[in-house]
Amino acid sequence: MDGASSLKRHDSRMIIHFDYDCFYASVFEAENPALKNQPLAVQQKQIIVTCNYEARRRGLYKLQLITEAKKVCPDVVTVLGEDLTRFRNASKELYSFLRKSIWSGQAERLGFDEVFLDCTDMVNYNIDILNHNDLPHSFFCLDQSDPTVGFQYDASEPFGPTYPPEAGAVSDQDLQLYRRLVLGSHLARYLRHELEKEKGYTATVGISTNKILSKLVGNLHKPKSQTTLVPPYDASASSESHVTTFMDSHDIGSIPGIGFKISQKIRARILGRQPAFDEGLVYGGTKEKVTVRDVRTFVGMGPEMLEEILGGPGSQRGIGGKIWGLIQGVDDVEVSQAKKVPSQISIEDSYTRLDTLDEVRKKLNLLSNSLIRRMHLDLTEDDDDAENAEHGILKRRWLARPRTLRLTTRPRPAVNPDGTRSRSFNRISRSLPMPTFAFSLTENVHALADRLVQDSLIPCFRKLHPERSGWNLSLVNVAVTNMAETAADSKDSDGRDISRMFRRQDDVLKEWRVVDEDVAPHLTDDVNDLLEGSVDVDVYSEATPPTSWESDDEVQDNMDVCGRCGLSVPSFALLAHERFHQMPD
DNA sequence: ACTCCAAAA
DNA sequence: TATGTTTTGGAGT
Repeated sequence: MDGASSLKRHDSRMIIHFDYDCFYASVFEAENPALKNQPLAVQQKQIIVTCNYEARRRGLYKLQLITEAKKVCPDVVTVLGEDLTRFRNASKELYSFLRKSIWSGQAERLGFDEVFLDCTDMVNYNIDILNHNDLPHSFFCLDQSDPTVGFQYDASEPFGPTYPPEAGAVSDQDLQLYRRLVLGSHLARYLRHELEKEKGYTATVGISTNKILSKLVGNLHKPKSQTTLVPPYDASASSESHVTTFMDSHDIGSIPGIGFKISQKIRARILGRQPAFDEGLVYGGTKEKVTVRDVRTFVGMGPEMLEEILGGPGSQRGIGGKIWGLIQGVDDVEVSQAKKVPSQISIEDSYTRLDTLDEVRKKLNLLSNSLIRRMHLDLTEDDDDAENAEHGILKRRWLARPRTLRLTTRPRPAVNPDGTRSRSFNRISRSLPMPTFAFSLTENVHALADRLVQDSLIPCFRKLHPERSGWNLSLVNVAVTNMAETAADSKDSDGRDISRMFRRQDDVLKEWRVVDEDVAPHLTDDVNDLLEGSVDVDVYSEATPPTSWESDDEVQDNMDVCGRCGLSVPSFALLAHERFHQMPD
């Protein structure tokens, strides 16, 4: 199979990409509207991570050094943005607003300020109810169970700018896709306006049929605007594909999924030499610029050649074919379903000098405190179960518990023989099973953090840096990963809440408990707790290997995994668990 | 499971 | 990777 024939377009989806305008700056402006009229820059350490459009008008830009920014624009208002809490909170709020505005649940966050929405179902539904005799007075229905909920729109043309700007006649071949994109563009307009009206944030939006195209096309008109990539998406005898012309115009390194390493390898092949330093387009101009078109039309280019350029140990399998698709706007990756818990939480800070164990301990303490707070924020929810909400006290319950704790550092590289300091960004890490005491919801956070540092992180640090001195760290990161969802939150494929049903079948299980006391008496109380939704003992977590620094845990063994639902259950309860599966609703 | 790397914001 | 912080996903072991 050759390259061209292995590429097939799938343009039946409707993907809308949201990018909130200068997000960090907008969060501060939302808190303090007086800032809107002034050039505003958000600072982390020595750089500006974002600035508002007033600041951009005066020559400031992202990732600019503070010193330079002050020179260019002395009256810039600078705010510190190293604590990400407010950004994370705003991001979550906007995200859930968008997610609940669509039907599919396919809403994927990328960083704090971008969201992909799969609106295929909404658009298809509204295509079907179109009155083709009066397209300019159409009604976009937003609720299948209530035909009065929605907005009026003109379905005869797209809303807002398109790529290319001047649309030619639409061929019969392209008519279906065109109409769906028209509807997508009006839905995008509606969602943007709702976001601004309800939440006060503006966004820039792209509308197309997959993630890469909607994301890239959105960049054409910013801020507070949107762009729709209109057909033809396929080349034909009469016209070239708009997708190809659009993708061709990009620098190879500006394609999402093609980062620094991959773009440098590709540039080297196209130029026939090592490309000069980094991006080439900021300073260099035309000399180092390698466009998608340069790559696509290079003699012999195809998935095989890309595989040869990019393949090898450490690289993704099938990388050639993947990149070959990307540069032509082919991307069949689904917009992922909303996730209830993150797969990792990490906290880090960078330092100019960190070379004593005492200082390290202090920093680890700060990091651990925020880490535990983050775990509570993101991994627990209110336990509104009637059986637990005694005396009006709202308890929290773990949605998921991380099984792994990881410590990462970035050692400052030693000075070279010639005295130069070679900059390194290499990190090293060690991980270890998460100690279970960290899941206590009753103990005070400071105490937990102290214990985490003392019992886990310091021993781990010694493994990472066995030398008692000589090191100097430029960064420390503490992370929890490997989330195990707790039973309380797990839903089976039918959406039934397993733990709730467990509780309902309490009486069925009672007889088993009596029998079981002979087998595993020390487990009984924990199982009772489990059945009542208690939060403090983790009967469901997988067995962790015993380690020297972690002693006090006896509830880990004798577990089995149910072949039906994958849940871990105590071995003695497996039969009862299987019986539960057979019970009628 | 553990460690590192690449990429993204 | 000019610069910062956090998250995801993949590969090799």
